[in-house]
Amino acid sequence: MHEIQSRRDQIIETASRLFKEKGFSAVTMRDLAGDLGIKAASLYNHINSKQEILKSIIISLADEFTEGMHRIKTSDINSIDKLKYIVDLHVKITSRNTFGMASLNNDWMHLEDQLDYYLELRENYENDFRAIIQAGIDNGEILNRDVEVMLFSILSTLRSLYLWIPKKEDLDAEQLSKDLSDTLIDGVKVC
Amino acid sequence: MHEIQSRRDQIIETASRLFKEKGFSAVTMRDLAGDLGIKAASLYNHINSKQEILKSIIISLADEFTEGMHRIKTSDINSIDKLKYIVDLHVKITSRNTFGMASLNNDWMHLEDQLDYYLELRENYENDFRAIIQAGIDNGEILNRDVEVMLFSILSTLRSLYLWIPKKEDLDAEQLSKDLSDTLIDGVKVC
DNA sequence: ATATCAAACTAACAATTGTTAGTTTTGTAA
DNA sequence: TTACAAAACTAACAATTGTTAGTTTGATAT
Repeated sequence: MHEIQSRRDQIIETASRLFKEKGFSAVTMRDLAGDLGIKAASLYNHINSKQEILKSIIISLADEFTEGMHRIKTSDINSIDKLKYIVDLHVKITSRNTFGMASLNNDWMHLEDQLDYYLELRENYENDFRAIIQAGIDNGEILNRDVEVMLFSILSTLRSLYLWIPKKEDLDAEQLSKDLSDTLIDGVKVC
Repeated sequence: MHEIQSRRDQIIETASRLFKEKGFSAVTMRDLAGDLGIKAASLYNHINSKQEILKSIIISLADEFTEGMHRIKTSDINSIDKLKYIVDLHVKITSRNTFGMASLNNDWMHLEDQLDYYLELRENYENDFRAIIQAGIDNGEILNRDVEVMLFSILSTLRSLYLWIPKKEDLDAEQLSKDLSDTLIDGVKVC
């Protein structure tokens, strides 16, 4: 059972790869077409603009994260487990689409009409994340230290996953998720 | 006592800021000139090419990191303290030049002649970092877990500092460095 | 065979790109 | 005042950009 991939999806997938390699602005429609073995003008039978490709890549991912965070924050588990599920969410989404995650991280500022929407989702995501950490501090699960530093530290690592996952051949997402949770939650020092 | 800044330095500084906002490829020489209140052609009295600006930004930073790592790895302190000094190195360099760090992280692939040199420095840096962690594991200071995950986790956070430092008004680099070390080394969980 | 339609093509466009050549302005030292 | 040099300017270039219009190809259904 293998999925049929529309030409549009092929274009978006190839674009994601090129955007990761060189960034949105440095990839031309002729580059993209060339990689697909067609002429640049032919792309426009399937997509409306270069912008639209970027939008498709980023917004669908941002929505996935938003949904995932909603599930986690409304679930009835302790704070440390919520952190573990957040790690899991990032590993799963990122390992399925490392190319797209590069655009999400580096080319969001080139969204035009959807920029405000994206920024709103991102802000909400960070607020939810922050609230989970704070709740963990309040109930004694999490160390009473600077919330922003903990948030920043964990989130930076998770947002950089797209750079590291491709380096691991035969990735075991399950294992990576576990190892990562351990390190982020317990640190590195023997105590 | 205030430093005299050459016109060339002003150009590079302004370019760094614009490169951070939109990425190297999306910034035109007319954008850059406009921000400096001059015409694009006038830039060429001070710099030789757009490329050269990027090179100046990235290579000087990469060299700083290389020197810093050399000092740390050859110093006679334990592994955990070496990690703390690495955190310190990143906080110091990044807080002094958050704009430039954006280019280092996101636009290195647009280096042309200096790409190989940059990649070599980066690889050496990661190898030194990895060796420090491994030594810490071997002598019992650091938890015996996946080295790559620990390396990736810490380094991702440090490399993302350029995104977060500007958000903190009246930054206390000393304090941030300490808070960050604590979180990276001890994790977030009460144990 | 014929009609249809998706998806490729060629050719071109107007705008923008980094950069160069040659000229004028501006501030400073003699 | 004159001479000089740094740093701005105008004008233009060749190449490249995203995109459009109109046409041809090739497969499928009638």
